Amino acid sequence: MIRKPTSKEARKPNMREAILAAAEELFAINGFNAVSVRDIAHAAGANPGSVTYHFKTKDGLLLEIYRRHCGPMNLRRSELLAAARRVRDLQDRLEAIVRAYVVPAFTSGSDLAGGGARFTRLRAVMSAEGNEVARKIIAQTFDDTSHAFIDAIHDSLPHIPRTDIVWRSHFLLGALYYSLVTPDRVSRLSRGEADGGDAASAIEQLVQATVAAFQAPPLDHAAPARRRPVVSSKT
Amino acid sequence: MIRKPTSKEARKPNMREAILAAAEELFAINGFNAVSVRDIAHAAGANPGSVTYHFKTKDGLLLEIYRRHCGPMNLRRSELLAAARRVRDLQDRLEAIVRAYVVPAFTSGSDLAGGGARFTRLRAVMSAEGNEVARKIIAQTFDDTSHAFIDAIHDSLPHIPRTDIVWRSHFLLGALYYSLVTPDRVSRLSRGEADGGDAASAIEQLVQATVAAFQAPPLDHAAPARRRPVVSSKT
DNA sequence: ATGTGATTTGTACTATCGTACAAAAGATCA
DNA sequence: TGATCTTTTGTACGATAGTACAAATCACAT
Repeated sequence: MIRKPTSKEARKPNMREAILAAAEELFAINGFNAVSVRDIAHAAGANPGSVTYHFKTKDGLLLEIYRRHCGPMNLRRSELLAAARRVRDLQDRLEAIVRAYVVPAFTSGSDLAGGGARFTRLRAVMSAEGNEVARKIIAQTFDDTSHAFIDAIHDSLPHIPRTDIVWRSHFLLGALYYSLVTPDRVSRLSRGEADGGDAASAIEQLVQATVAAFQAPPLDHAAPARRRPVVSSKT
Repeated sequence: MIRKPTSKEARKPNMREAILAAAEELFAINGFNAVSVRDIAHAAGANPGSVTYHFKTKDGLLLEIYRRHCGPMNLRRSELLAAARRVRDLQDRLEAIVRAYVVPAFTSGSDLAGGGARFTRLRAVMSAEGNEVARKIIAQTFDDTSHAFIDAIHDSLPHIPRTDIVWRSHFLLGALYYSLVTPDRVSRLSRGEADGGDAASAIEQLVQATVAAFQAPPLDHAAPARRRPVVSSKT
């Protein structure tokens, strides 16, 4: 049976959502271990016991955050990837593919407020902390998508070995993560000329740089053809 | 007065060093907050109280790890950068500069065993966790070096705006960090064809990709000259 | 050998952690 | 209204955290 959604969803403060939002925010900034259940409850204006009631454990809370975002974000990526694959021009297609990977990570990957940037930052931090809950759910949720992107890129760059493409897409994710983790560093190093927190700039810069990286000549593992500049490594 | 170093340094178990090494290892893998002083002491075969004796606090221990590595690593980077700057050919010089930035992060940045990769991974994790102690010492230790590298790259790529170079070197560091944090992901996504843990591969791949990224055409902030492929963002 | 300073050990203290659980409060419908 | 289910609150418990500190031990010059 379907009750009128307005009177139910709108009126209630919906503590569950508030807790999720607060946890997401705090985890994304400080990491999983540095944030206590009490911190989260306080930030959400809830009682510590309420967190246990809704999510049973702290791990369960993190798990629910992932469940909330992974689906929509993956879906959006798939849609954008499918559209990108239909681009005729090979150069344009590559850029469209990269964009399809990057954009959902910055903009809202779901209908939740604040957008996907926070969740992507959360993923970056969890990955750095080696969080087990995150590791498991990520591997089983994003690896398919990652393979799809790698395949698509490989299709538009047939002369580049798959191995190289894997490395370069790995670098892309690392750059993406780091841009969300310490945007202030960009502002600082550019002496205020660039705003590291500006998502639009980050996306454009990242796409431009990454497309060029993908197009770099392949590494010939057998015989290094090009003379390599030698730098003294004496101490 | 100088006592014979063999009888003094070699014979003693040197708990202080063991604690430092254990802490570095554990922090780099699990993050700062997830590792307890007792964990460190146990891994080093020491008593928890001994950690307090040598480093006063847990923060002090982390600080000492940074102090131990930052100097040598910065020095080595400066040397390599100076050598790279003397490379005549502009293309080769750019590659040498990037290499001067990347290599010390992977190989031993100091004379300590295990090499700088562990310390670089530690930095990556601390950065993700937003660790205050690390943030402070990093900003005051590495920003000068970072600026020097940015300037050097700018010199060899005069037609690229400094802002773009800052972004791209930021991406470089992010890719570098991520390669050290989750090397297994490379192995997994390449279906075993690449070994993400192999430092030599990582360095070559990273250098090659990054050089290409730096050489990408600049982003014209005023008027986007090139037609940009549009991808439907309908849901 | 012995005294002295450096180091290691063992233990204890307080704070805070995740979580459990009973009671209170609120919502829903006959 | 009263019964029933859901949600929130308050409190408590055991575990573990960082750190302090006195006692024990070690290294070594005299």
